This record gives sequence, structure tokens and C-alpha cells, in this order.
Amino acid sequence: MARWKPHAPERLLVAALELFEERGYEHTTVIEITERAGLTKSTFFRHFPDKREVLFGGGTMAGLLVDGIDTAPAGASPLEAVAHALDAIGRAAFTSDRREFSARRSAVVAANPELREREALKELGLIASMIDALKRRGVPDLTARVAAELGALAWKIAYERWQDTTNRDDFAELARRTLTEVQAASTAC
Amino acid sequence: MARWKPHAPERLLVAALELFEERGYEHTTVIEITERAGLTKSTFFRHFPDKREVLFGGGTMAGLLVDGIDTAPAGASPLEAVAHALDAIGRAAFTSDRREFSARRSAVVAANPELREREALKELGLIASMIDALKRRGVPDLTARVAAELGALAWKIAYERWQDTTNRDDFAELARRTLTEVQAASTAC
DNA sequence: ACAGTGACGGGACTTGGTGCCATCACCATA
DNA sequence: TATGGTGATGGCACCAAGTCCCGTCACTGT
Repeated sequence: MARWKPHAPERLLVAALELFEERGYEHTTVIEITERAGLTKSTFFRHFPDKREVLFGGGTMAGLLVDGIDTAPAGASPLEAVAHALDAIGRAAFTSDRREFSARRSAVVAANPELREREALKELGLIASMIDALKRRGVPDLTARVAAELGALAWKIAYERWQDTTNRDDFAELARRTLTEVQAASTAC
Repeated sequence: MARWKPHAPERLLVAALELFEERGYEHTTVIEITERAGLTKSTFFRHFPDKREVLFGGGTMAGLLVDGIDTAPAGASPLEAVAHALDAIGRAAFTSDRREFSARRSAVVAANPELREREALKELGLIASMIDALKRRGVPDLTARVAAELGALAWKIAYERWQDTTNRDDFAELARRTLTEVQAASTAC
């Protein structure tokens, strides 16, 4: 018999999400999370640098985005490269079985300023990654910044739409459609 | 003789900025800030909700942006309304006498993730304000989101340029020029 | 003269977060 | 079978951020 139950980080995530839903983020203690997960405070901070980060694990998004942009066809425009990256993310991270979990997580994040703050920082990081990847393709600085920003906006909107339970589209298709809408709106400003 | 030296919040801000420059944000204690300002911890948290917020006081930006959009000519396009808002901000908040202080503050913020995180949250709030103001003008939802996002991007870039000591342009003009560059880049994506 | 007000001081307390050391099933090797 | 290393965990002490509550006292209006 194994000494420790496996998947400690995931158990902590599940416990945290449940407690945040029940009592709210700021009314639940790290110790309460660890108790529900059958662990201790030490272990929590060994897996996550701080309390917020338990909801922002993964962290593979930046890599996926960069890969998606790097592997876009050579002749693709900046926004087409970004669309390629959104495809990659949709296939790898936003599979339909994670939709409900994503929605619960998003609701918790939306309800708390500290968590929204962390999410905003993560988004900045993703945008910076996209800008770098685009510049490596030879895209001029300003164009890269605009394309990355528009891509991030399309991504946020598509993410909202994807979580809608009445919606059965897969993420990649949703993101592509949203990106073209965003592009159209930007030229009509 | 007055019982307390006046301008406690400003004294705290000055002390904090100095200490952050000297030792870095995370290596300076709230108590150290209050000691330099001749106050106490209680007083610090009476003026600022948390340690980061000492660098994000003001908080009049959202109001200025909304006013700027509300008072834009009736026939103005979304991006023109945003440009009008950037003008308003430039006149009221980014006067040339605050340039050096702004640059010092930005350097400190850029050097620390916690502070960048707070700045990202503030930016989200400003974007949300702009979106609301644009929608009140009858701008469709998606267009409003895109216009606000492009405006925020132009604002960030103009802010960087404005802080450059070799640059003598005033903020409003810089912002206008930057916004047209951003618009051009967005149509060329 | 006198009570109310408001900005500040001060201390107790909770919680997030760090650091260090002990524990002990598992594993490889002899 | 013995033995020593490894690695995820527990446990504890400690610091700093942030909250609460109460006391102080110059100023202010009546």
C-alpha cells in the first residue's frame, strides 16, 4: 500500500474549489483546504507558491500558444498565426470534458478581486509570450502587440461562450469565429 | 500649531516610493514606511486598503475616461471618443510636472510582480469603464470591447513614451499619435 | 466652558507565507 | 536479507500583512 494518497495537487485543487464555492475565497483558510484534502499547510505551499495559485495551476498555456504561433504556416498573417495558436490551445487544454469544471472555476474567480487580479497577471504573461513569438516571425513590434491583444480579447470572449452550457461548439471553432468577429469590429472602429 | 503634520497619504507615498527604490518592494515593511513618514501602521491602513495600493492612489482615472467619452462629439466614432478620453486624461493627470515621478513609480512597479498584478487589475477596471461609456453611446458590445482594448493599448504605449526623458511632447498629443498608429496596425493584421 | 468630532497611536489577534528539521515508505544495490 | 539513499510529507517556529477595537487629544461649534 502506498504511503501517500496520490495526486496531492489535484486533491488540493478540488478541495479548494469546493470550499471557495461554499464559503467564498476569502472566507476559507489554507488550512481548511488542506484538511479537506487530507494534507497539511506545509504540503500546500510545497505545491503552490500562494493561496491563489491553486486555481491557476497548469501553466502550460504560454508554451501551447508559442508553439501554435511558431508552427503557423510561413505565409500566415499575424492574426492567422494567432488563430493557429488558439486552435492549439483548444485541442490541448479546452477539451469538452473540462467545460463544466472550467465554468465552476471561472465563477469563483469572477467573484473575487484577488483572483481576478491574478488572472489579469496571467493574461499579461500570455500576451507577452505571443508578442515574442510574433516578433520572432518578423512581425513589427507594434503590429505584434496589437495582434496579441486582439487575440487575447478573442480568447476571453470565446472562453466565455465556450463555458455556456447551451453551447455545444468546440473551443477551436468558437475561437476562430470570435477572432474574425473581433477583426471585423476593429476595422469598423 | 497643528496637531498632526498634514498630507499623511502623500507623505506615505513618498516614503514608500523611496524605500521601494532603495530596497525593493518586498524587502520593505509597512512599518518601515510609516516610520519614515513619521506615522504608524494603523494610519497606513486607514489611508490605503493594502500595501500595494499606496502606489495606486488617485483613482480618478476611470472618472476622467468616462467623462472624456461622454463629452465626445455625438458623431464621433468609437475610437475618436476614446481619443477624446485620452486627451482628457492627458490634461488632468499626466501634466509634465508629474513625468519624473511617474517614471520612478513605473520603474518600481515594473520590478515587482505583485505590483504589476495590481496594475493589471486597475487596467481591467479602466477598460470596463470605457466599455460601459461606449455602450451608453450606442456602440455595439463587441465594437465597444475592441475599441476600449485598443485604447488601453495605445494608452500604455503612449505612457511609456511619455516617461522617456528625451521626449518633450505632452501626453495628449503623444496619445493621439499612438492611437492612430495602433489603429493602422490593427487594420494591417 | 464643554461635549462632539476626527485623525492618529497602540496592541491583540488572524492568516498568508517561509524555513528548517524530522519521519518513514519505497527503491536500488550489495 | 541488510542497508543506505530518496522524496513527499508532517510539524513547528517565525515574520509580515491585514483586521479590530479602544484610547488620546487638538480642534470646533454652541
